[in-house]
Amino acid sequence: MNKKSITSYDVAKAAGVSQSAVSRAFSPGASIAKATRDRVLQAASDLGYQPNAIARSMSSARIETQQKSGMVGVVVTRLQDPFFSRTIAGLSQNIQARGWQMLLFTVESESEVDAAMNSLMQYKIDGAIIMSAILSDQMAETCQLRGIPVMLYNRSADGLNVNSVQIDNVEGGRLAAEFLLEAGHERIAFVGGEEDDETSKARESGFVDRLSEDGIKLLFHEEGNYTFESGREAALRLFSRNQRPDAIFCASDVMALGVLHAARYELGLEVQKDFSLLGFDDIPEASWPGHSLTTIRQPIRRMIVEAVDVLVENMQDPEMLTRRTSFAGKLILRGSCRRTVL
Amino acid sequence: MNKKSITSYDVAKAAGVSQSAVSRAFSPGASIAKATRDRVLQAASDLGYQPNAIARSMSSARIETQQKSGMVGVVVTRLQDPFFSRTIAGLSQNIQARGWQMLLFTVESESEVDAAMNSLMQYKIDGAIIMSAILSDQMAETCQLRGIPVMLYNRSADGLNVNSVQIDNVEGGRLAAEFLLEAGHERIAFVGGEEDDETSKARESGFVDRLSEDGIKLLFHEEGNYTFESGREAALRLFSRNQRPDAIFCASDVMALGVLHAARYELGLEVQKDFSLLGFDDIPEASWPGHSLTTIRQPIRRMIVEAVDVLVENMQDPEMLTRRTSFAGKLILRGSCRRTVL
DNA sequence: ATTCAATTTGCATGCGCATTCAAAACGAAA
DNA sequence: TTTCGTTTTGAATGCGCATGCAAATTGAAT
Repeated sequence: MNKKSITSYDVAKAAGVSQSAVSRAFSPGASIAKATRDRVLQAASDLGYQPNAIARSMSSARIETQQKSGMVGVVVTRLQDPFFSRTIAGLSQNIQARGWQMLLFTVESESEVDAAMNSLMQYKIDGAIIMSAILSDQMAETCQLRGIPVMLYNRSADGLNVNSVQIDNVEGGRLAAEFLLEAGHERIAFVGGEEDDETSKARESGFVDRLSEDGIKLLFHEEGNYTFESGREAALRLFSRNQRPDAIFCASDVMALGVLHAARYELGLEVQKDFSLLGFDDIPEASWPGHSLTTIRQPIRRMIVEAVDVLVENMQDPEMLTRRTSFAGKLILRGSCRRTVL
Repeated sequence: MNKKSITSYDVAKAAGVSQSAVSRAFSPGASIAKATRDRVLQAASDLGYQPNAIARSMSSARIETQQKSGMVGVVVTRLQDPFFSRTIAGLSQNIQARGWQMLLFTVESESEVDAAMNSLMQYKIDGAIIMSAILSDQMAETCQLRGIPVMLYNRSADGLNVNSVQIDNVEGGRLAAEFLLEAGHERIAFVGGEEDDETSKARESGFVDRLSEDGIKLLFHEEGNYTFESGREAALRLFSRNQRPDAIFCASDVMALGVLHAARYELGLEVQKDFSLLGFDDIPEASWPGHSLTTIRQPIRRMIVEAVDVLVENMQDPEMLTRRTSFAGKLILRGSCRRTVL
């Protein structure tokens, strides 16, 4: 079985040049005569030669080369979540467009992030993007020592020296509260993520703060896990109590849709009339006609571009200062909320 | 700036052994005394050493080693689609569990698959999974020559020598037709993918064949592109004609939900009563209370496991015979269809 | 204590490429 | 034609690791 791969030596022989020449032909900006390069490229194409990226990053390991492994590690949780799958799709496209490949690692929980980074680092990734999670101080230090730029997406780490791109969750929460207050709501519930979820906590804190400024206290707090089912169950619990909320703010659209479906189709409630519903993210499903979910939109496209831009810049300039970008959420008005005081 | 990475030589020195010993300590099954291994591992952990996967696959390039690059290339389109993001999430977990990493490449259209494979092959991937697309004969040949096992997911290639895992789309279409016929439908429409989409064509052919066996001719054929929006638009077109369908079969759940939302919330129709709606895939959204979409379920978990199992087997045994697995779809009865003849 | 097989170890080498350095080829000016 | 600066070229080297091979060590059996 002939599975020997074609090396630069094979091409060199075919083109009647040295191996160095072949290497140069494939290195933009290298010192090589046009005629030689053409001859090499022709031979390469005849033989079906492709430079071996592994060997390439191997030899460039010693010097400060532009491209090293050519891979960016991405650590992600909850890939099934529309918000994340959209983000991954966007990141992937942007990373590829910039000439890198994406080495993807999915983890079940935040505690696995460090292990994931260790795995990825064995591949000498040039940089890493971590979604909705943080790394340990120790891991951050390791990355810095190894010169691997890190980008936190949907999270930030105050103490640590790592880049981050995220939405201002506290302000987003405030925005939500503001809107519900203006519409005159008073019996307000919040459906968040698990107890230790930073994102959820931030959204809730902004939300609750703003409410309390108007003297309103949160009526109920329900805990979910960012799935539709958990939103659905939260709704069932919420509406089974004596006192019913007249507005519900959910830490994510998926959970809000869970609430919506439960309320409308299982409890026979009328969204907007019986209670206002507010989500967070603005996933595509939120705008489906039957959902028409009012929500706080994350400027996901811009966030993705920013994340990749900054990471690429940092990969090219290791000395770059840590960059933390915070985007503002925007209220997207749809049918799930009443707009004026009754 | 000290960004020199720790090599096996550093560990060797620290542990007072040779570099070979360090290498052996990290190679399961290598000939090394337990005492030595422990000493090496201790030193390694002290120094924060991790073997360099790149160099590793570099040196093992020459021999028939078990693990080569340790990476599996995955080419995917339409990552935003719930069906695909779920699949990617599952694949990722399974691949990692088997000790491989996933190098992800997203493409916009099927024509980019060959280029994607070329990119991935530069990284000397040990195997590849291609979702919902096929590769050219030439590329298949190249892979075979290079000894890179390929797994087609959601597609198969009769002429080519590549593994595949997919659902029996023709049979799925028949199943759909069967069900609608039993319920006594006669004015039946089909909403598919783009004209040259193989998956859609297969589902439609099975569907139309079964209909014609009962002397029913397809009333309308609408073309979509597997997005919610395209389903929605198809519905608007379908119901704007004089003759209205009494049943609609969509080539994917996402499109079916587009039809559902348009019909119910924009046209004021009552699903099930005014027409039956049938999807394909059984994505989570199909079972949401407000959707209750009857659909043909793909056994996605089993398909994923099978795909990874076969690929891994093939990576370990390059001589393995080409394996093509076809799963049967299952009708999942929900509220969007009437069940008996009126 | 001696022998011999089994186990463990280190040395040396190569994986495929990029790059350094010195030699060669070229080109323009004299 | 000669000279000198410029460009192009090839030989040699190392990136970090795994492994073949031979030397060294161990341990069991005599």
